[in-house]
Amino acid sequence: MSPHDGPLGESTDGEADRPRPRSRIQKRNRARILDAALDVFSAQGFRGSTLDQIADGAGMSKPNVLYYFDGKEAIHVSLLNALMDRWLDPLRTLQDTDAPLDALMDYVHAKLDMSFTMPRESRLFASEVLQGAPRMSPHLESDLRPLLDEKCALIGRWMEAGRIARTDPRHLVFSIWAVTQHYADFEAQVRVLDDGPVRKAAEAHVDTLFRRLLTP
Amino acid sequence: MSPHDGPLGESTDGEADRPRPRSRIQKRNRARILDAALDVFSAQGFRGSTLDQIADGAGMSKPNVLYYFDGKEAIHVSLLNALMDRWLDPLRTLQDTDAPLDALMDYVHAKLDMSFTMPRESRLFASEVLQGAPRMSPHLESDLRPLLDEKCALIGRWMEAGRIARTDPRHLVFSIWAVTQHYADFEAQVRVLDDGPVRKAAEAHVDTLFRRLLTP
DNA sequence: GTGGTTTTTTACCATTTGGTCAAGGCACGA
DNA sequence: TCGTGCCTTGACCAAATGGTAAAAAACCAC
Repeated sequence: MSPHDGPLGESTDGEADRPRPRSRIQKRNRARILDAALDVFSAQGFRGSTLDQIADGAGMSKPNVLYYFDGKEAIHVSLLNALMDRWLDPLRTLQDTDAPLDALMDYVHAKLDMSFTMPRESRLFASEVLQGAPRMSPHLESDLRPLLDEKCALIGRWMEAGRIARTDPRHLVFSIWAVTQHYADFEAQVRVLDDGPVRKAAEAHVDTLFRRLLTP
Repeated sequence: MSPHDGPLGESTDGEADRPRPRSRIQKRNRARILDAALDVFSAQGFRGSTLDQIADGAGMSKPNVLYYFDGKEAIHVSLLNALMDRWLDPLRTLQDTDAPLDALMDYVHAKLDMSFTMPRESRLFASEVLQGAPRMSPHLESDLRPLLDEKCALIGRWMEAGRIARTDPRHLVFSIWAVTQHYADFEAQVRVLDDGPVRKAAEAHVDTLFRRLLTP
């Protein structure tokens, strides 16, 4: 029986990421496949990627990949599910505090750090959204949307209290995402246009940009 | 003879965009194909797009598409060439002036306007860069890079003269691109997360963001 | 070791895809 | 109106692609 199937051979849940007993080999090979798939999907999008490329990258045969995952789409969905969690984490940790400006700047730096640390994940996300988020709008609706609403309300309260400067909270977050993820998503362009120490310069500039915006 | 071939049936130049005599029909059909291809390529990337989709979108048969263009790649290259011109235009018009802040804010608004007016073009560009800019790094090197260097020098002089606030000129431009193009490239996400009048709010926020950054 | 289970591979299939070809349709100047 | 040459298409092809079947190989508890 293939390890991606449920006990009844058919999972009611779409992907069934619930932990089923997995041998060491299964864990290792699923991880290998997901890592290779992240390379491929983030670089070419879902439709542009092939199982052969993923199998090659994972160092195994195509049928063996399909032994561990239900198909191309299942791999993609699995990646996206895992990604959403880690991706929203920094926003989740944004809490009410006595130093709202510091909290927001921490968020900015955390997002920028992720762009340099996990560029493939950023590009996978960007690729999916760029193509209309066909496999992710449910996630965006059910996970990101309420989280963003909550944090925007919080930011709005900070602004009303005069603790940070006023601007549109929602579009503030959009611009934080845009500027930080740019370094991962447009890395190919940045590399051509900037020979210098990109990360250092980015950190300084991004800090300046949002600090000047938000300082009351 | 097919209209994309040079006089010798083989163009030395890669795509040969030099104007060859084209009939009304040729102009109309090439335009139709390019428009359909823009839809498809911007939504699915190069590898994920098919000639059939383009032919369907253009309302003609696949062999007819190949009568007008040398192949899938030639269509893509043709789109990219046309795009680079229009895309760099706002940056080209950034000139030395007595009111540098206004000039930069004009640039910001021009870029933002393009995102809302030509979202497909923005996504085509993003898609290409996201995938490592395999067909565009020559353009970036030869066209964009020198243009950016020149404009960064100009911005740097404005900063040294104290006419605008100091920050890294190169990364200032990066952040302008990032924030403005975000509304086109991540439109699917923005739509889910913001029910309001996106464009109005974006214009106001982006204006605030960069005005606060640059005001001395 | 042995037997059953898990893992891997070889061979294969149907569909899609980029592209070709030769023939038919059509426009338009003489 | 007639023929020449531009335009269009149906039929086709080879390669790529997602996926399957079944047997071989590796593994592991006993």
